[in-house]
Amino acid sequence: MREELAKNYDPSQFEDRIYAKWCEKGYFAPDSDEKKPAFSIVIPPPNVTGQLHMGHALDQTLQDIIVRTKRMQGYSTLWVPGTDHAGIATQIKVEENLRVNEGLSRYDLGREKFLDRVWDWKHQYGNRIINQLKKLGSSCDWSRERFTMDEGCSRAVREVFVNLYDKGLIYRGHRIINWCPRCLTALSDAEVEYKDQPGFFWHIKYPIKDEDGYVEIATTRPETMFGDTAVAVNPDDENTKHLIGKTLILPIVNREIPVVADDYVEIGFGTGCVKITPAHDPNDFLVGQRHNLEQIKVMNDDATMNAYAGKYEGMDRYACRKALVADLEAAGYLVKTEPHDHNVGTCYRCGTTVEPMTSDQWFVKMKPLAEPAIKAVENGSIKFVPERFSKNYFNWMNNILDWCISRQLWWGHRIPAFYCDACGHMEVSKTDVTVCKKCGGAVRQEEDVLDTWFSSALWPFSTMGWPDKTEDLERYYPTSTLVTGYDIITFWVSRMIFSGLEHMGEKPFSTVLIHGLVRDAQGRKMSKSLGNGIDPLKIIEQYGADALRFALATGNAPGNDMRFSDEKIESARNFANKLWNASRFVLMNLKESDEELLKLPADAELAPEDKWIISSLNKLAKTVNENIENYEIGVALGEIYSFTWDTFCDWYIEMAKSRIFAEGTPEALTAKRVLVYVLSGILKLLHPYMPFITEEIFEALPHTEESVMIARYPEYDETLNYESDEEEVRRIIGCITAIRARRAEMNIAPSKKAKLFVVTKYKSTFENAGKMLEKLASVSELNIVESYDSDDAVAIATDSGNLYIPLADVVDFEKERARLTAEYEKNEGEILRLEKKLSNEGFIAKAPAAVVEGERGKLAKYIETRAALTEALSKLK
RNA sequence: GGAAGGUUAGCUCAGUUGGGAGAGCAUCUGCCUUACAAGCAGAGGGUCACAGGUUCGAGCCCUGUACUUUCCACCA
Repeated sequence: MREELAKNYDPSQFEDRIYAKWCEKGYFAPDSDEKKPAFSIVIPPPNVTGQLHMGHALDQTLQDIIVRTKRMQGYSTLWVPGTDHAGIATQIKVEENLRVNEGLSRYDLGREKFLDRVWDWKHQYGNRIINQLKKLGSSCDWSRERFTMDEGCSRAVREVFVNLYDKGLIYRGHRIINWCPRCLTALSDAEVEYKDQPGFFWHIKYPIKDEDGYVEIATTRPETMFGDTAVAVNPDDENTKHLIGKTLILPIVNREIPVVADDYVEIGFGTGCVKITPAHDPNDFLVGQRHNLEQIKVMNDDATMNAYAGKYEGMDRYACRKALVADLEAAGYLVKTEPHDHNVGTCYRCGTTVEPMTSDQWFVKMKPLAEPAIKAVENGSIKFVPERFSKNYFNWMNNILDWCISRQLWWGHRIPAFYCDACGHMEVSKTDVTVCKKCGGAVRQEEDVLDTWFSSALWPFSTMGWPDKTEDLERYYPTSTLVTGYDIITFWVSRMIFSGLEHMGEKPFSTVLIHGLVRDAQGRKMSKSLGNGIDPLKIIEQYGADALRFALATGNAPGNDMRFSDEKIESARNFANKLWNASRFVLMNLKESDEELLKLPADAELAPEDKWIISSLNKLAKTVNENIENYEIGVALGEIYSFTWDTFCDWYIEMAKSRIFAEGTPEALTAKRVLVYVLSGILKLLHPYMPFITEEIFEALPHTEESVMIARYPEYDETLNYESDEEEVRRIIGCITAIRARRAEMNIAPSKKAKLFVVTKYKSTFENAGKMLEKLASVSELNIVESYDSDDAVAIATDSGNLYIPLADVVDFEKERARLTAEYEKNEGEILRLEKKLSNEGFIAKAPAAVVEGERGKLAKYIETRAALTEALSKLK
């Protein structure tokens, strides 16, 4: 007895069991067969202590679809999983936890003990996200799971750091950087998000030394005044030219500063005079360098004012601003205040307004690294999908500044630089240094750690064992495809590209598949603060992972944002349910042995509808493969969906019923074999998208492969192409649909059967289709006749002939005439249109032959319909 | 300021080299037709934002306009 499927589709009953089976069987590991071509992907590592969100779910789903397809297509497939230590994000969480639970700061614990806590935290939560990825069905090779701070990745980081340092591409310098006063660390340019904020222009008088006059300057940040070391004017500005070389007195501070000429100042904007604060503004910093100005830092690391602010020392920068403006006003230095919206940089992790500050930091010299990375995309060696994102990439890479890589955090890769305080020598080393090479004195290691993205940039090769020459690197590097969101092209994709080229001498991947953001039903970004995030795990619990994957993969073009809604997930679940029930139907009719059912019947035994469905499935395989190749995942899935639901369930199963129910006949066996064949084909094609349900059904069906996961992905096969049978079945479908529509229009209950008389030149088509018409069009008796006197019947004109349904009692002949006439006129319109088109010489001459042929075919059909309509009308009394 | 995207049915979106527009949901009508009411069968509903252009032919290519989203840069 065949095992039956549960009556209701309930994914929670089998998803975990199936995932465990896959793991146990080792299907996720790449095939060791050397002859197979390699296909590899590295996961965008999620934050190690993070939680799965919809963005991950989308990213994972797309990767898994690609990986599973490639695996079934016969590639030796490697998908490397892992997690990112996520420097700031993780440290903030642990610090917060420490503060709330124990009232302690990280400084209370000290570096070593604090790091122990972070590692504890990592061990406690590190598996959570991994388990969540598994819930989605991700077919990663878990035996290769990596972590950006594991031993191997850390070794890669040091290797890279030292290499770059030795080449002069990493340097330590005193530069202006973005400082987050809350996270207490430097940030790279990419980590700053600019946001519009309402603010003010304060116009302030700077008195001129030894003169009565003053210079008016406008600023949005008066509190930086304490760090002013010049005022700049444009040398070509007639209005301010006379000021050059004069000395000004900083109000309140009473410090003297020069007026310098610099064309950074825009003529005509504001007052034409700009206060220069080299230590707190990136542009001013450059002006300062040009004029050898002093850099005066006026704030502490937490953005409170320092001693340079005089009596404002200790105040927060905003409190100081307020007090200072009041004092300036009181002292008569404030000319006016005008509202002004401006863009302020904020920390991408905590949202605090960043403070530009000068600081000693480590940088990567970007220009030499960016050059080959730009070329790799320009010359097509690396391809973005969709292509338009390469512009995004170029924009960033062409204007790139040096990358600030040091962070004043504790959680991360500590920079391998060692200082000797005794002699001032510094050494950068792959291995720990304890004694100074020069003087033999004790050394101390750099306190700073590296930007998280420094290690992420090495991910495609660090996870494969670099700097060792490993078999994995040999076989799977460069990786094939990288799948990620457009929001981290700058953070991650660009840095992997230049890192791969620099350290491996080869690009890290060939294709970058970019996807959009998952938004809520109103189109808003999902965020914690809005509380509109949808938890993928709850969705899985309620609807199943397959439904979630379907909802994320369907109806969406690459690179576009998508909305996630209840309707979408419900419709996905309904599709799963449909497939489930169709499979149940097939299974409950299979009494024969697997061996018997697995044979595909010979051509001679196949009915036209069998050939039609086999042929259609064959064509489906073609379009699915083509679309996957082009990363048109939504299109591919849409094709499978409509084939499964519309073609297979709504047509083929219904067509096959009359034969299936004739238990024991050869026709019944043929129909069942075709059902098994086509359903298996659907399961294979659909498996990458909905792995669980397809596996569950596949196991219940007669099957040869151990799992659908390792079955061969269906491909187009020319020998399964049955054009003439397809044409025949299409005609019958057209007639059934036309009959149904006419009956529905006239409100005839499906239970009321009626005779059907057909006048047609396609006699054999109809002879083959008697049973189908009976079952699907409520036909009680099919008569193929030479002619029919329609005075008591509904006439239906089709391009396959005239159909007559004798229903004298319900027919309103006036209405019938009107309807047929309207139909005739519509048909004439089509004929006219096509005739005009086909008599257009330009069209005949220039359009492709196939298109012209197609139009001729259409015209022929309309002409056949015209004949049928004329006939029907003439017979109508 | 620069760049990219979007504008297609009531809503959310597809539409793959240019050959008279599709889906899901919603709406209306009729059905428990022995897999499925999470279903079946019908139906209605679109000047493809607007204006030009190229072409035998434009939702698709070009130019411009409007509205909208996003990214980058940024003038103190």
